[in-house]
Amino acid sequence: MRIATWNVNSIGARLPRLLAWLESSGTDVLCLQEAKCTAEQFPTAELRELGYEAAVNATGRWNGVAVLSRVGLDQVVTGLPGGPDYEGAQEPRAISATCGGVRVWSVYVPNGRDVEHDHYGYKLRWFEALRDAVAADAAGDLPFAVLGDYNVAPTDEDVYDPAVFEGLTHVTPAERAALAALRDTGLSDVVPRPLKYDRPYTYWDYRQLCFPKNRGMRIDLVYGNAPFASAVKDAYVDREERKGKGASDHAPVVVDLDI
DNA sequence: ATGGCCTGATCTTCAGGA
Repeated sequence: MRIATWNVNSIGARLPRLLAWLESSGTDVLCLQEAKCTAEQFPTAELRELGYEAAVNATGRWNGVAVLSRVGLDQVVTGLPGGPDYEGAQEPRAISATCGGVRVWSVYVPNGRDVEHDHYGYKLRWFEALRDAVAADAAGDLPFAVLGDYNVAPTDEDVYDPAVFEGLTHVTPAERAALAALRDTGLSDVVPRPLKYDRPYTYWDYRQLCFPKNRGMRIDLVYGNAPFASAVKDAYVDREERKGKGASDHAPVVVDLDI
């Protein structure tokens, strides 16, 4: 089974590339983030023509997540149970489903914006709720993984220059502790291969030639439990999808499972 | 081959992204 996670930065803007990539990559299950559309606007019909079912949690211009699958889509849970509100409402940042015997979550963790901003505390609370929500499945005997845009670089090796990120979100001890707490439920980081250069970055800013200069970050992660991790045959960042006109600023992370 | 931001709405300017 080929399973992937990809922050598409608007499914409307990305649809031609998304459809082409699903076909060319042979992906069976895609955890997608930043749909940036309403549920009604989600391209369910186009995806169905390619053979994919879709479970969608999307409410409009911001956020929005989905699980696409051509190997079954069952036991869908929309949203993060016990998740915190932001400005009085739950945001569409999580959805989970069972696809071909593997249970997956697609998550878009809050950005945090600035360590002084309310969004940063919201981000840490969101991680606590995620840990509590996945703990039982993480410790279970069935293959299980949380895939998505975590908006945290796990180590200094996961950013192109740690000095640039001093004092900024995505690298703080509290955010990295939140990742560690999540792993403590029984999950491990499935680190992908880079297809070029030495680090498996998954995000490069659109600005300042960051991609050609490989000024990237590894913030799109696959955290799998033991049955999932032991089934991993290969994992890589498909940086080809970051190239050219109409690319997302994130590349897909692809995992091949012996399932 | 990889190119000095992109996206959608509040729409000609802005918030948010990270």
